[in-house]
Amino acid sequence: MKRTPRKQAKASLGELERAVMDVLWELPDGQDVTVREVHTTLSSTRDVAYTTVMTVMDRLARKELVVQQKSGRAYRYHPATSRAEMTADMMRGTLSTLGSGERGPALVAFVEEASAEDVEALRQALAALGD
Amino acid sequence: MKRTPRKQAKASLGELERAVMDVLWELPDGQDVTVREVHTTLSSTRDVAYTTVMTVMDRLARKELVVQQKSGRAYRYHPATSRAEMTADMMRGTLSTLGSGERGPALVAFVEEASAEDVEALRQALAALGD
DNA sequence: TGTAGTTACTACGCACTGTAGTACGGAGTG
DNA sequence: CACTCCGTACTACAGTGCGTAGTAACTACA
Repeated sequence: MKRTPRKQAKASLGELERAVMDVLWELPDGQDVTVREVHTTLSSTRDVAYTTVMTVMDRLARKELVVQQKSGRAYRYHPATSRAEMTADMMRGTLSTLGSGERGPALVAFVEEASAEDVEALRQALAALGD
Repeated sequence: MKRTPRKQAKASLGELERAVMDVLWELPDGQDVTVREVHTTLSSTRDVAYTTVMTVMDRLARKELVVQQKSGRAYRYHPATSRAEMTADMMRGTLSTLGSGERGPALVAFVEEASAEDVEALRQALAALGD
């Protein structure tokens, strides 16, 4: 199924792709799963074919958002990066491509409209940097 | 050209769409331009047909990323929001859809990998909030 | 050796984007 | 007034990404 490995961290994921990533991100650290397991999990909330899940996971692997490793006859998958990191990456991507040349103002706008919790999280993160 | 107004602030823009927005964002505040003017500007760097620019600008108007107002026979366009605000909006969108439930960690990851300039901009923006 | 579980390959429809042609209507010019 | 120019409205098509899934092929075990 692996054929045209194509590098590139595209911006946004599709609905199903995100759902699959959500399953993978629920895994305890270091754990990995098979397509079968992801399919079973997804089946509780949506009606999707096993092969559909396989296709999506293969695409995620080609995009290098998940890591695919052979284990016996089957492949096992785990996320390439944590949810937090991928989110941060995409935010940085947006800041670079769209906000280019106006990063400062963009960040100011971001902070100004942020929720109180988010502002607090940012303050703490910045404080932690100052160590 | 205006036909099926369709609400929704889709995440990422295409290459040409971004190029058009860039032209619009270069405008002095309160200014607006015609398709002709945008086309002329874009023509210095890329080879694109007048009608192509018109189509793209019409799509941007339908997406409500730009405002289209009749002025005599022609339409004049200006951005719906500033580059900084749109960038911030998209960053928030990413944080919500992808980072959901892990906003704090995502923000921490964002800050940890941010450039010194970005960190400084964030610090100042947060300080300004504290007024 | 047959059967069940997996992967590999292929395909289709839809939406979005880049690209642009054609047709139509208004405005000014000779 | 007829013509031409400009701008808009409408239409179209190819490429790509995603959701969706079927079929073929392989393999390990009963």
